[in-house]
Amino acid sequence: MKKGNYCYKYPHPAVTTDCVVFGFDGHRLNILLIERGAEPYKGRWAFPGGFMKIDETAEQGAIRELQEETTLQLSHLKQFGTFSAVDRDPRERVITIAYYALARKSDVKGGDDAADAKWFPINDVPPLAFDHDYILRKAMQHLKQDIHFEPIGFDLLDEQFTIPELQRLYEAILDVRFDRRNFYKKMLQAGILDEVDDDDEQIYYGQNNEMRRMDIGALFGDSTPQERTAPRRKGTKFSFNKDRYDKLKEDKNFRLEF
Amino acid sequence: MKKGNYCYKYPHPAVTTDCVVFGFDGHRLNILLIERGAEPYKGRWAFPGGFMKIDETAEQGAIRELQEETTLQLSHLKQFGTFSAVDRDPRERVITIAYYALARKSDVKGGDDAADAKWFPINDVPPLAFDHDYILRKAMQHLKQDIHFEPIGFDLLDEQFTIPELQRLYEAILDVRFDRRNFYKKMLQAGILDEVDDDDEQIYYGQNNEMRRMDIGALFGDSTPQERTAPRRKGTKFSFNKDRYDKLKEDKNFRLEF
DNA sequence: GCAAAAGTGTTCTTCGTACACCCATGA
DNA sequence: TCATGGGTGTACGAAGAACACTTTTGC
Repeated sequence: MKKGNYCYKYPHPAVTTDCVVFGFDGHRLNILLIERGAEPYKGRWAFPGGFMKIDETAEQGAIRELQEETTLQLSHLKQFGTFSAVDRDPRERVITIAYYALARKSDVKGGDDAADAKWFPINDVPPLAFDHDYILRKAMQHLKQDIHFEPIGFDLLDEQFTIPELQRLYEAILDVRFDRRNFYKKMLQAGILDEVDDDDEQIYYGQNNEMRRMDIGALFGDSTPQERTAPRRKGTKFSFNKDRYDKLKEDKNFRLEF
Repeated sequence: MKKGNYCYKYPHPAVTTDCVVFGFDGHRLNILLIERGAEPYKGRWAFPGGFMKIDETAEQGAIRELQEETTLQLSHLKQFGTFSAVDRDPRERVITIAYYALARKSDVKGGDDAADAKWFPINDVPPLAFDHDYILRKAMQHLKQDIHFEPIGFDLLDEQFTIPELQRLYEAILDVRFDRRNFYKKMLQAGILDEVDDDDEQIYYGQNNEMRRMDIGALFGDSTPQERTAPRRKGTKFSFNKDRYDKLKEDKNFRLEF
C-alpha cells in the first residue's frame, strides 16, 4: 500500500512525455536539451518533457512542457514511440511517450530565456539522463525516415532559404553527400519551390540573351513562372510552396524522395 | 480521494496495449477481433489487448494479452502509436499503446480455441469498441507505409509461396494493381527469393534447349543459382532469403520498394 | 587575384512501365 | 476446347548518377 491521494485497484505507471527538438544551424543538426536540476540524474542533460496531466492528451502535454521548459511554441509534434522499459526511471514505473519537433532559427530567438536549455550538435551530445540516449537514436531514425518522403526539412529552415542551405540540411540529417548539380535539378524540377524576388535587385532578370530554355514550370497548367533567360544571382532565395506540394501529391501519385 | 490499494500523489492514467493482428487469406487482408464480454462496449468487437502489468514492458504485455485472448504466439510486434484522447475510455483515463502483428495461416491453425476471436476482412469490419476504428485506420496506414520498404509481407505468407500469391498480398495491402510481368521481374531481380525445388518433379530443369539467358543471380559473387534453361512449372514455390536480403541491404544501399 | 562556394547543362545508365504470347490446368 | 491463370521477353521513356566549366563573392 503506497501513500498518496490518488488510489487505484491495480498499480498504474506514471506517464511522461519527452520532446526531441531538432534545429539546424546552417551546417549541423542540433538538439535542444535541458539540464536536470533535481534527482535522479541531477546535472545531466535530458529532453524537455514531464508528467502528462490527467486531463490533457499526450500531445498537449508535450507541447505544454516544451513551452514551460524552453519557451518554444511548437505545434507540429510527431509522435515516434513510447518507451516502457521497466527500470527506465529509478523512482517509480514511468513510461514516456516521445515526440520530435522541428524548430526554425527564427523560432529560437528569444527562447534563450530558458537558462538551462542549450543546443547541442547532434554529433556532440553529452551522456543523457534516463534512456534518452536510446530515445535520441530512435528519434534520429524516424527523422531520417520521415524526411526521406515528406517535406519536413523546410520546417528547419527560415521561410526563405537558398538551395545550398537546403542541401546542407539534407546532408546533415541523412549523413550523405549529394551532387550539387543533381540536387538543384531535382529540387527545381519538383516544382514545389518559389523563387523569391529580391525587391532591391531585379537587375539580372530579363537582361541576358541567348534564350537558355529551362523547362521548369512547363508542367503547371495555370501557374506560369517567369521563364529564366539569365542565370540566378548568387544566394537566390526560395520558399516552399506547400499548397502546390499538396496539390501535386494529390493529383499525381507524386512523391519527393531523397 | 479514490479508493484502491495503489496510491499516488498525482493521478495516473491506466495503460493498456492493443494489438492489430493482420492475416491474409490468399485474396483479402483480414484482422483478428475479440468480442467484448463485459462493459463498456459489451458485445462489440475490439482488438486483443488489455492492461499492462507493472513489471512488464508494453511489448511484453501486448504479447501476453494476445496469447491469452487468441492463443496466438507472435513475437514480431510493431509499435505504431500511443493513443491518449482523454475520453477514449468511459471508465477512467486510459491510454493505449498500439501494436500491429502479422500472422501466417500456419500460425492461426489451432488458434480457433479462442471462441470469441474471429477474423474479419479488412473491408468488412463491424463497428469497433472504444476508438479502435481510428486505431485501425492508423494501423493500416503504418502497414502500408512499412510494407512499402520492408519485406514484412513474407510474414503473412507461408514459408513457401508463389509469386502470384505474393502479388495478391501486395495488392490487397496497398490497394493497387501491379502488372504481373513487371512484378515477376522486380521480385526475381531483387535476388531475395529462393526457388524451392519441389523434390518430386525436377523434370523441367536442364531439359530444354535454346539457352534463354537470364541475368538473375549474375550479381551474386559466391552464390551461384542454377541457370534457367526452361520455364518454371506452374505454381513454382519460392521462399524469402532473409540472410541475403540483410546482406544486400547492408552492402549496397539496396532497398526493395513497392 | 585567389580561393571557396554558387549556379548551370549534358550524357549515360538504370529502372519503371507498357505491352503480347505461349503453356498448363481444369471445367 | 475453352477459359483462366501462370510464366517469360522486349521496347520505350523518365529519372538518377556522373561529371566540367563559368560566375560571384569575400579575404
